[in-house]
Amino acid sequence: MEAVPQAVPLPLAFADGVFPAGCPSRTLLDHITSKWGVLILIALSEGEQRWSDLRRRAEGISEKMLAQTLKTLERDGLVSRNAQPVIPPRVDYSLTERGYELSGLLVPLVAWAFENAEDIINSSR
Amino acid sequence: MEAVPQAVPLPLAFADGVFPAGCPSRTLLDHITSKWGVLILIALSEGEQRWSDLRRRAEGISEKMLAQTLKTLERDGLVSRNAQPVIPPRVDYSLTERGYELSGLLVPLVAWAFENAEDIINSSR
DNA sequence: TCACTAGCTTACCTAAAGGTCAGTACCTTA
DNA sequence: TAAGGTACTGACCTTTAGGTAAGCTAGTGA
Repeated sequence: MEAVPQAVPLPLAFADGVFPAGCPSRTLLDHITSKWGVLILIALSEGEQRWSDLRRRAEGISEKMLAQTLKTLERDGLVSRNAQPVIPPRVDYSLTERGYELSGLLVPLVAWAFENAEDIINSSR
Repeated sequence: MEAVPQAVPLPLAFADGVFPAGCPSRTLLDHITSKWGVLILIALSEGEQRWSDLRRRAEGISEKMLAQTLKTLERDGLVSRNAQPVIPPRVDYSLTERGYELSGLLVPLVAWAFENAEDIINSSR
């Protein structure tokens, strides 16, 4: 495991101090990178899905956390909710334009994690 | 806030179920997307830095969390630690090759968050 | 002799994230 | 008549992430 001397250029905005402590980006980043936030965004990057689909796809999520996470992402304007007044209820969730912008950056990251995870986690203990 | 009908193609690997619950990628993702993990990786993407530099750049981090986060990232082979046997001690941290690979994906994400955060967080309450 | 440095570790505690389970509304199917 | 599906909410409890503060090491400068 050798150190490598190159550096990825950083946006000047956070060249010093990464970014300040009370900064809104910290909050947004917390929403996006929360345990279930990532998974929901990734799942939705494939297109509109129902509540029950999301429950299955984000394996292990509780209904409480699904509701909470979706609400946060909706408030942030990343996810849009479409409820149809039918019985039994049917609610579809999808990414907004902004959500797709984000998922375009998130998918490669998660894909990388997926590809490297076994190697990394198993060899690190 | 309109829904948009396009979809980002997902790696087939997690086309179904995003990825399984006990999967190593969940663990790795937790390390990477932890509150301080992201910031440390971003800070190091600019190049080697000392302990005390990192403390300053990741504004608000406690010594305990800095140590813990660095250890995790080191165990995962993303960060390398170079301690010089001098007094007072001097320890440099840098990204490994794998760490740079990752930070190349992480930086655009964080930059996006930085650019959109104010807009999103302020208008969502 | 004392304080001061940098890079930690440890013990203790709090706050927040998250889990479990029960309940609800309304209709359909067995 | 009873059970089941769907999309939730709320109460309550546990687990974990993270904060605070003190201590340690081994030298150097005052």
